[in-house]
Amino acid sequence: MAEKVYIGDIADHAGKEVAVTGWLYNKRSSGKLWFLQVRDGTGLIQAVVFKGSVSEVLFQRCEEITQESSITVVGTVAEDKRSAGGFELQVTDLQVDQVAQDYPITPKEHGTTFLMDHRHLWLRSSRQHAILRIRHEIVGACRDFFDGRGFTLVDAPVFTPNACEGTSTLFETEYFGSKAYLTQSGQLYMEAGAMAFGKAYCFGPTFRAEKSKTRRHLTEFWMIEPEVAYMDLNGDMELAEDFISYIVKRVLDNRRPELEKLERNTEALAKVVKPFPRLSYDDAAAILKEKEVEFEYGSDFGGADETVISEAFDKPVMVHRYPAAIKAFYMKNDPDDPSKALCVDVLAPEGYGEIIGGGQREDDLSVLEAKIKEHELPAEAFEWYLDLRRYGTVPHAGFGMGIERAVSWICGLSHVRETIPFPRLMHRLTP
RNA sequence: UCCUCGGUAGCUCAAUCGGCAGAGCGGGUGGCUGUUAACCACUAGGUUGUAGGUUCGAGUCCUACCCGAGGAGCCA
Repeated sequence: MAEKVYIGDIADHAGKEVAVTGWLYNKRSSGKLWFLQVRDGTGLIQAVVFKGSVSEVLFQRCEEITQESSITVVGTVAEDKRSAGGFELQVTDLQVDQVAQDYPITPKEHGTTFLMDHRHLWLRSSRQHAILRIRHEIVGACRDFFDGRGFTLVDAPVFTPNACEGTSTLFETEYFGSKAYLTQSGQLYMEAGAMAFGKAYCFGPTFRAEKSKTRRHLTEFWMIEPEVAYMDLNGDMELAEDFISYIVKRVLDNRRPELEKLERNTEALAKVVKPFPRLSYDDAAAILKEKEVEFEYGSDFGGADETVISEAFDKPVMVHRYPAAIKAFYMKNDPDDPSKALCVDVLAPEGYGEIIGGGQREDDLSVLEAKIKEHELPAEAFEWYLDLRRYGTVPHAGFGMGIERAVSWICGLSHVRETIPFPRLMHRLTP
């Protein structure tokens, strides 16, 4: 009985007879020969069937198997330059586990809508493998980074009773006779985590009911949110640049083949090392003025503005101290200029835009109470949050990074929809 | 919600001035002993998004609607 092996480990079995279980990716024939491309999730290998060296029945079987049929192939592992990957399987036996019927995704081109309708099958193709393996690497790197720095994972709830930053973008749901909302940020809960553990982070899905139809938006996306007690805005920016440098390096170190598959320019990624340029909002506005971009001082930067700012550098750019008026109620105002907030956005290079938003939080009880009133938020909903200022308040800061935007940038994709296994978009809830 | 573009075979697309709806892939049949999205020959496959209108004649022009994509606003 031949040993069952994974294609990813095939090089360790050269010269031996092994069994590979998987699916037929593609096949070609040449009269007395069949070339079967077999995939098993760990890789792709060409299995060669010579008419002369197998039974008539077995050779006939090759004729019958269709794309994505499940098969078990037994054969000898042989090094061969003519085969992509350097190795091929010289088949001695072939078992058909199921003949797949009319697989919809053919080796030729398809449109995005069609592929998204078949997302559950699209995941089988090599490009999607590369993207999702890089996502996997990034998620692992995020966890390792914070775990390695003594952070405690404190997961935030998905059901929340109140809005974090207003109610317009929340998904509402019925909750035993009252209303609940799907979380749009774990931040307020992470502030509780930071007051309990000093350094805390959460990582989970968040939901935004924004009617945004762009290459940067999902209605459900994953966010990692660290929060640190006794840390100010400068510390926050240092943490952000260390963090991004780390995850980019991890992908460069461990996922070269996947980046190559995606034809990603790795030289651009190799430049992502700290320190990152730091610009105040005023500095950034000055760049826009210099480049003669139409921009109203005091308002937020649009996507096109962010691209102009980030194109001036070849690393992620940290833009800090936005006007307080356009930022959330929990942001602390700059003591040196109270019209500005102690916040930071990290803009990814190459036009990918904002991947991180964060800042130092307001730690003074009375100021925070005044801000809640100013923003016309329901005070009673924030009573627990105000407790964090009543019982041992300290300066603290944190940020949130959208995983899909980071993956999209690092992979060099044109749309975030391929960075998550089953994307949820304004016009897509299936599969 | 607004702006722009699109909807033709299972899939990706073509169809000139309004004049016979076509190709590649996939399916089927046959061929080929080293293919790399193999190739060659043959073959089946259509209510041109929906409903109206103009016209001798509409995939093509007009009106309304439906669906989708990109972008704006908003955001990670």
